[in-house]
Amino acid sequence: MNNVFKALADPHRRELLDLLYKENGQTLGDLCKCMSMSRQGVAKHLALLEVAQLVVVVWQGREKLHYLNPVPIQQIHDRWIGKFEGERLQALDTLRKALDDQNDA
Amino acid sequence: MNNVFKALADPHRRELLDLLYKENGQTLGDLCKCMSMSRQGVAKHLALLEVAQLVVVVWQGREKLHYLNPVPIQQIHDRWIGKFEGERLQALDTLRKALDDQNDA
DNA sequence: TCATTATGCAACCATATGGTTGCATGTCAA
DNA sequence: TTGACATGCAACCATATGGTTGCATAATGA
Repeated sequence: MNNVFKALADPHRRELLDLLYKENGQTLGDLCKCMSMSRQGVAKHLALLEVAQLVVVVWQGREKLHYLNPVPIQQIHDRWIGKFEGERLQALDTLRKALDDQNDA
Repeated sequence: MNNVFKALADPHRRELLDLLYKENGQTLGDLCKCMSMSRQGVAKHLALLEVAQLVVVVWQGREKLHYLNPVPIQQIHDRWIGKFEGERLQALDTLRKALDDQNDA
């Protein structure tokens, strides 16, 4: 779970996920064409995405195909975001009251 | 948006959000009691959460009350996670097929 | 076979990050 | 007023992070 949050923290890595979202199963070379960074730089980012299992790779000959794995994102939603979503309106209400109190004082 | 992702990347900061989820409107001192870290360490983490607007502060005399703001989390869900959710089943299917092809070869 | 292509591995570097300590400031209460 | 309490600010340090370069390895195709 922590690996997923950390992997999502970098904008370049989110960009890579976007690229795979647009076209799944791209090679490292494909992805490099869209990123202004050395191949090794891109490879490092992809490695972190793999560790977080946000990306799954399939070898085909000498080519490494990268596929999006939506499961970790779903888990973050279910186990983490969902929790805050449920209490969202209440939290907003508490916050408004606190700000009102501050203005009164 | 990037600030939010970055703020969520650290487990201590997610812990702070959890603490505020359990009890909203805590002071820095309150939060420090639950964290095994110096007060200044906690304050630094809270500062990042404030920048990301995940936490909103209200001054009351010499006390700084911290409140959860659920809006950024909701935005991440709507603008980012929701996108991948829609194509989730398709992405999983594509992934399975790719893995099958690999096994065949 | 051999040049080319796709990728991996390792060293290296600059900067960001997460933590500490020490001291300063502002508020409360006796 | 004064001491105690809640917090802020700044310097400092170790390590993590994001990037590079150079070289190694493996598959493809002429």
